[in-house]
Amino acid sequence: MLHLYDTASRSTRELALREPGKVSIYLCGPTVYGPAHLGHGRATLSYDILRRYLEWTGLDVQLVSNITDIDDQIIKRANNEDRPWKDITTKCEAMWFEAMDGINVKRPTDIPRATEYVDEMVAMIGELVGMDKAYVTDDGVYMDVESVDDYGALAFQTLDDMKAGGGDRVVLGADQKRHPADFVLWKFSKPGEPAWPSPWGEGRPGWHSECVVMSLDLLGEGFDLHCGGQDLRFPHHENERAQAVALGKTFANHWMHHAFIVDGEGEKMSKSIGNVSNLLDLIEHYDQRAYRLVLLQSHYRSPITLDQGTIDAAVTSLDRLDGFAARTAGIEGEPDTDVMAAFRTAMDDDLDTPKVMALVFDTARRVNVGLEAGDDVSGLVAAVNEICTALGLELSAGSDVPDDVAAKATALDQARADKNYDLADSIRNELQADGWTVETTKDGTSVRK
RNA sequence: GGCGACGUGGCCGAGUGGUUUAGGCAACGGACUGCAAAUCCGUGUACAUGGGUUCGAUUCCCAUCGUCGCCUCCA
Repeated sequence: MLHLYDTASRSTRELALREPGKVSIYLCGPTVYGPAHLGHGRATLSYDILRRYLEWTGLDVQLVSNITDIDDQIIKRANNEDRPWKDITTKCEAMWFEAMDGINVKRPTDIPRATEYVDEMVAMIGELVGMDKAYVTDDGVYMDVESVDDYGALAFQTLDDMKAGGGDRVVLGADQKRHPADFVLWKFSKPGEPAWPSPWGEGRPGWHSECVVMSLDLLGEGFDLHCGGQDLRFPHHENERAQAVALGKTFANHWMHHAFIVDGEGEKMSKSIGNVSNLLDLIEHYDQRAYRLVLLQSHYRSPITLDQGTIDAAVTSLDRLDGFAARTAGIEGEPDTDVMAAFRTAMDDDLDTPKVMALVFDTARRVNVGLEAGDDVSGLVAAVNEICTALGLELSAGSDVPDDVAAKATALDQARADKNYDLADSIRNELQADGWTVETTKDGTSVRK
C-alpha cells in the first residue's frame, strides 16, 4: 500500500482510504487568467503520475480539480484589456486543457468551476456567520480564525506565534479585523466588477472558500487526499481546512504538497531556451515527454532546476528508451515479477520515482545484454513497458518504415556485403538526412524515426 | 521578524552512520564495426564551511556562510 508524506503530520504514513478500493483526491486547479506555465506543468504532471499509479494498482480514483474562474487577477486583466472577464476565463481554460493534453495529463474526473458554486459558497459563509465564526466588515465577510481550534496545523505555527513573529508587517484591513490572520470569505464588489447577490451585499467569494465548498460537495467529508503546490500549504490550504473545521466537518485526511521548478538564475532559463516558461512553448519545441521524464528522475518534494541542459539530457535519455522500444517491438510476455515488485516497493515509498527510473534504465540495459546473448528477455521487456505505461511515459518504437526506405536499408546491407563502402555510406547519409536513425545490427540494418 | 526547506562528483539528480554501485546527460578508454551510429564493458580526489557526538559521518547535533519557499495572488 502507498505510503505518502503527509504535510499535516509531517511524516510519511500510509494513505488510508475512506472506502476500500476507492481513492478520493482534490487538487487545487488553475486560476484561468493566463497561459499555463512550467510550474503548472510540474503540478499536474506530479499528480498525473500519482493518479496513474493508483489506477494501475487497481484503485478507482476520483480526482477533482477545480477551475478558479472568479478572481482578482481575472478582473484586473479584464479591466486592463477592456474585455469581458468571461472571455478571458473561457479562452484561458481552453488553453489550459490544450496544454494538459499536450503533456499527456489525463483529465480530472470532475472539473468544477467556482462560478458554478457561488450559491453553495454563500450558504456556507452564511452558516459561519450564523455561528459567529465569521463577521462582516466594510469590505467583506471575514473568517474568525480564533474560533478554529487548531488553526495553524499546516502553517506549523500557532496563531500566537504568527502574531509574535509578524514583526512590523503591514496587515491589510487590520483595523476592522479581529485577528490579523482573519481572511476574507466574501468580497464586496466595486461598481463594474462581477458580482453575485448575498445577504451581506453583492460581491464574490474569496479564493479559500471556493475550494472547500467544491471539494466537500464532490468528495464528501473526510476525503482521502488533498494536494497542491507547497505555496498553497499556507494560507490557502490552512484556510480551506479552517472553514471545514469551523463547520464541524472532517476535511482531508492526508495532505500532499509538491516542490517547485527552479530556474536557477531567474531569466537565464527563458533566455537560453526561448520563452519557455510557457508550457505550450515547451511542448512546441521539445519532446513532450521530456518534462515528465525530468520529473520522474527527481522526487516530487525536491525543488528541481529546469533549464536547457536538463531538458536536453532528458530528450537524449528518451531516445535511448525509444531505441529500446524499437529493438524490442513485438516481444511479448508477462512482466518479470521481481522487477514489478521492485517497482511497487519504490512507488509505495512516497513515490520514489527516481529509484523507479534507475530500475527502468537498468532493466533496459539487461534486455540489451540478453538480446545480444540470445536469452529470453520477454519478461524484462514487458516489465519496462508496464512500468512506463503506469507512469504515463509512452515509449515510441518508431513510425512505420515506408517501402522505399526499407529498400534503401536492404541496398545498404547489400553494398556492405559487396564491400562497396562508398555506396553504403552515401545510402546511410541519405537516410540520416531524412531523419532516420540508422542502426547496424547482426540481422542487418534497421531504421527508425 | 517568524515558519519551512535546501547546499552531493563537469551538469541534472537519488541515497546512506562504515567493507559494493543510485540513475540520467556529458567526457575519456575498451569491445563490436569497413568506418560510424546503436549496444555492452570500464574510468573519474562528490557530498558548502567550522566545530561536536562516535571506533568511524557525506549521512546525527550545533554554529557559520549561501540559496530558496511561505507569512500578500501564485503550482
